[in-house]
Amino acid sequence: MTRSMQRVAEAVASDPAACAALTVTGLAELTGTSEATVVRTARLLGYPGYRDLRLALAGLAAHQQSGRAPAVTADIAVDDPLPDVVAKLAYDEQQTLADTAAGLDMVQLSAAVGALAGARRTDVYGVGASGLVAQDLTQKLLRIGLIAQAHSDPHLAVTNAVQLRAKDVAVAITHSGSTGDVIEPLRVAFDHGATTIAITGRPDGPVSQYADLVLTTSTARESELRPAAMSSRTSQLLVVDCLFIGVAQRTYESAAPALSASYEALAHRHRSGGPSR
Amino acid sequence: MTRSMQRVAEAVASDPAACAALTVTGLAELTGTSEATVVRTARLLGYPGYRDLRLALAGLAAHQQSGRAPAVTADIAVDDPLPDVVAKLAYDEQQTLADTAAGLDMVQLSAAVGALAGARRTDVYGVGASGLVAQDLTQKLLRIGLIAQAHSDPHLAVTNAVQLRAKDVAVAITHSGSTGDVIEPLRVAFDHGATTIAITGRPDGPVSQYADLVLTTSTARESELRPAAMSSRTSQLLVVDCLFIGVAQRTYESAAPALSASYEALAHRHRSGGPSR
DNA sequence: GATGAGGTGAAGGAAATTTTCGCGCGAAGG
DNA sequence: CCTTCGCGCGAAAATTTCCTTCACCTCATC
Repeated sequence: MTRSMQRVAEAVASDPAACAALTVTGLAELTGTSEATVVRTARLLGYPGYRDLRLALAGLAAHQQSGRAPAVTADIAVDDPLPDVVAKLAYDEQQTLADTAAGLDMVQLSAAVGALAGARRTDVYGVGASGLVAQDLTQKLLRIGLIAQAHSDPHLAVTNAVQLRAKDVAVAITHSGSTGDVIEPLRVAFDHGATTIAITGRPDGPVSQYADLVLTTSTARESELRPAAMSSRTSQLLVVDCLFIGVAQRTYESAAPALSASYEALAHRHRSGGPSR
Repeated sequence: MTRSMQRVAEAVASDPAACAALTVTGLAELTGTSEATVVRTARLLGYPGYRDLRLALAGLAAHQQSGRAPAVTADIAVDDPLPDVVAKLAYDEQQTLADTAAGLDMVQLSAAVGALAGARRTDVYGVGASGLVAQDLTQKLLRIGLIAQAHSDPHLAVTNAVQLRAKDVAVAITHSGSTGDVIEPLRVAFDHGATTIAITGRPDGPVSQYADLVLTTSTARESELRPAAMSSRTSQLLVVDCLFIGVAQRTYESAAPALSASYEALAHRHRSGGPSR
């Protein structure tokens, strides 16, 4: 890519919306080049001509705008009106989901699914906010007929971890990657030959030391009003959901009946007075 | 708007993407009209000319497409490869978040925030998957120095609900809106004069009967492999987050120190060996 | 310093868009 | 029933925008 072309490409990249409003001549003037160069650049970018680049730009601009609009300012302030808070939160969590999905290592995930699907039993460790995620994973696994248990009590967790052996799986969930109460039972499980999985936002943290498989969650920025627990939870839950679906797929034969069985069992707990289901 | 113009407008409305790819002449031919009519229609729609309408159309198309693209097929199938599962899940949850944010009644939310911020104590009821959300809300409220408790045991919940009175708040979380185990304690709380809040996907369900305030979560479609619990949880958590931030804002004076205090207290639970924080 | 291989822009040609203008259809009035 | 008028409509001209060609200029290489 030549110098003039770079200038054009730069202008296009830096402000697609503005460029979409410009004609070839306009963009050429803006970048101090000629119309020919603009067209050449468009070609280089993979479009048949400037017209199409312009259309694509309009689309891109619409995208960005839609993405930005709710995040007027990225951070939530103390004096934000409630509608803004809702919009920002929703946007942030969406972003977190996208980041997490993009950053997930499919190989590790696949291996983790395989381990869980074939496990004799599974222990899940998590304390604090991650404890809820641990429970969520456990609930899900139980629903498809697997044997799983969540531990938030570090002592009991270690006591149980001692029982694990090969073919068993231990999962540690910690955002910081350095929560001692979670690392300890994972270490014990690791030492006893179980397959160990870490779900953490810091794949380079101490927890990974004892993890055969590491699933990375997104480490979105936090702010005073928005502690890390919030976005890490969203991210962790997505990973858990992925694990669950993956395992359910692999064990479909047994998972499907188990799912409907648990569903049936709950039906009578819902008052008949309400709208069906 | 004249007949020919209607035809053009219709074509544009029914398939923006296709029209964006068309030239004036093309669109005129497609709609069986003339170029002049197309331009006139564009003017009528508020654009200076067809060129600008087309750009707008491209933007619109990009929007729509972005909504669709990742959802290659909306449902997760048993034989979906893992990367697809991840993408679909992330997309679905993002969609759920957007729906929830869009559907939240700000008046109700604002009132709920006010009630929570001024509550003497808060009880939260939830069983099953919603139980985790209830715990999440409780954890958050506790972190900013409020008195809150989650109940998943229906008997204990009712026993506790009896203690509630005016100025107290009871929150029921149920996706179906008809979970007896959650409705019952809410009813008791309601009868004792507490402010009752329901977080449910069925605002017309029985639970709303005893709720002063109803916060509606999104009721995304579920599928065999993706039980309702999954998307309802995402939605519920967003509502909880909104409540939390709202309350934290209103009680900022006391919430801020409480937040940092709880943070400090946890610091030593993280091994120093890892990367900081 | 000569030579050649691109990068670059000016100008002309093609295609798009916009405007103009007149035709024809239907409604209202004689 | 006929005339007249208004107006929607489209063909074609006018204009703008976009694309192509070609000649010039720059810079690296020998």
